[in-house]
Amino acid sequence: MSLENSTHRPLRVRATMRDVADLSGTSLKTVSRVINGEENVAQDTAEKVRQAAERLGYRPNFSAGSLRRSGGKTKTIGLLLENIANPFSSSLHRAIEEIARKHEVIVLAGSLDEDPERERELTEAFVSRRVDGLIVVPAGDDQSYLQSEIDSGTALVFVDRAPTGVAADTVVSTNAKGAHEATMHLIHHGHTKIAYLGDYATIYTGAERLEGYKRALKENKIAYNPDYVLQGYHSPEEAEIALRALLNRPDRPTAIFASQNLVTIGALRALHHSNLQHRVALVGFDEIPGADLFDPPVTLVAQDVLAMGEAAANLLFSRLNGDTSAPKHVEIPTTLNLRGSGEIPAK
Amino acid sequence: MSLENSTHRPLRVRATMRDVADLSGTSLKTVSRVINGEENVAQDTAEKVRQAAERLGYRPNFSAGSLRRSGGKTKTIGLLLENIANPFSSSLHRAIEEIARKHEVIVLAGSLDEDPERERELTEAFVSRRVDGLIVVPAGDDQSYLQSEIDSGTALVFVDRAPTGVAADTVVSTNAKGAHEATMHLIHHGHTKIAYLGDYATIYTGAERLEGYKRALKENKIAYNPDYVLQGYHSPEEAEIALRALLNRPDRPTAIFASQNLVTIGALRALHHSNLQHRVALVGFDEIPGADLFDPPVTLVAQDVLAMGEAAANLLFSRLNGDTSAPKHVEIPTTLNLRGSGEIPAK
DNA sequence: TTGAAAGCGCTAACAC
DNA sequence: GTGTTAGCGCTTTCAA
Repeated sequence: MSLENSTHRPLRVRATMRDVADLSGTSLKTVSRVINGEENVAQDTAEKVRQAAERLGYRPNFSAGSLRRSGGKTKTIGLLLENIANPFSSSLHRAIEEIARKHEVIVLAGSLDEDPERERELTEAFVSRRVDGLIVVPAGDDQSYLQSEIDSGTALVFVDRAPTGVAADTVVSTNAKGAHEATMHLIHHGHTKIAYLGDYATIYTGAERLEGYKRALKENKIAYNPDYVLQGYHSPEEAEIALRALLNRPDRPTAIFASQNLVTIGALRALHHSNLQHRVALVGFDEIPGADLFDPPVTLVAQDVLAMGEAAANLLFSRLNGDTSAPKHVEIPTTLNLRGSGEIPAK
Repeated sequence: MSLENSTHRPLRVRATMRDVADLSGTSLKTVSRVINGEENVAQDTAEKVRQAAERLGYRPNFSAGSLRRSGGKTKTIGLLLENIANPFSSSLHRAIEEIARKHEVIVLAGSLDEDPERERELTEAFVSRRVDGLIVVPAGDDQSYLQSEIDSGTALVFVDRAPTGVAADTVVSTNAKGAHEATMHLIHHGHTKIAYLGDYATIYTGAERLEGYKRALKENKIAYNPDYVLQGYHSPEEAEIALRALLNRPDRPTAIFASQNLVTIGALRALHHSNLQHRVALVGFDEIPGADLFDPPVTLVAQDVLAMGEAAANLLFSRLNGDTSAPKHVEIPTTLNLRGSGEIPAK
């Protein structure tokens, strides 16, 4: 255990293959062969090289190799998420990481926070590092700028939200269907005054889910009431405030469909604040860890995040392996998990 | 909107500075100057270069530049987490990302899953890409292999868990203190039969928290009962099964200290299953999103994950900016958030 | 203000 | 089996 030089001052500059070659009395190319486990190196030559590498603390510079290597792969992909800290994003990240790992590929990740400019900046930062591919949850409403990256050979897959202005593999949940099912569920429990609580209206998933909600109302001849449709809330706090106001009105809704995980949390807080959590029904979209332990347990439309991440990553890697077929659009089914909050009857 | 070539077949290989120089009728070096925004380039020359770059869809290869650039920074750091999908890890990740972003640095991240071998593999993968620095939540019990990376100039900061066998900047929570406070809190509510439910016993944070728990018992002359100390559970499911068994015993505890977020979820499920959630007290370590909405609301020791991530990242960047002072050890205070589950009295 | 030449650390191609 | 040479895309150095 050597703790002497712990001051972060480089003792020496990193050793290169040249250094290893000199120390082992071989050539650069021989070192390269040993490091890369190629055939046709004598046992003892290889051993000498390995010892020299060990002594110098040699670490191959993979990036330098990528420059010349045929194919030029960096074995690195980039992942653009809405917000790394959101459970949906981080679960997606994890699922993608698992597949990447099987391919010995590592993952760059970043948060976009619904900012189209950030989307372009991060894309550029990743492309500058020559990622082999990009998996994107788009923030802006125009991804046409990515066409030139596809043309240049960077694989591209969209996940969670369909892109605009570019055709590429896309993996999404059955958003409209899931929202339709959730709304139908509330209707079947006697509700007609059903509020919709959503994130920014411009987000793909929000629009799809609102569509499903509207269709369910229509199919049941329930008039669409714009006063019950609250959109533009990106945090639990914002959603809570908005819903509190609605709950204070005399014609308050008897049920709520919350179209996203953070918004669901906010909605639950608003209900608790007014002590209505056992009287107003709620179904949310997207799972929340421990939802079975809430008061009341929360009925949610679960997305199969694992399947989404795996599908996106597998599509990306099949492109990287040469698949040039037409862009694929994959829909991953959602599941309605009944737990209590969604089964509260009207009146 | 051009969707013609959407088949992921590279139309052309990526343009290089050489290509831009040829198209614009200038030299490589002039293009380099324009791309990097250097002085001393004639207005119209710069304009010609920019147009050529645009037409070719030129993207600088930052990695190639790093090879020759003095300092050789890749503006990339690596982050080794326990599990990217765990809310603690992803919040830490997010906090670090924010600081990195200010420095125009991007983040590679990976999950270790408590696997020491994975720790070394990922470190190697990141070092091979020549990250400027590494922020590590160590999984194994020996980080001495990282000394050579420090020596070679890679900045290194540990977070959440102190390393073994190497001295480097470290940021941790006040684990023992927080656990002590939690246990004291239960004792003050009349409990003497307090169970400890923990993750793998070998994990740094677990050991620290168990220490705090034990100290509180000792200070209050409560005999330490090994039957009440359940360790080795890494998922809610495992923790739930273990606690269920304990709750079925005649001498079951009247209070539980759960030392980690997933374990807390498992403990809550066990309590709910036996319908004891309002009779057995529980305090958990680490926040859980929506804990205020649980039944009952869950009293938790909150870690200041944002502060931890910021401190770790700031330490890393100050090293990258040349700070060679002795390794720093930072402790971030925890807060006990009283919400209900921890205030259930004994009997 | 511009450019030619060298070289970063590595792999490819081709000798021997 | 092993080594030499060129060159990946870029920055540095130095000259014009």
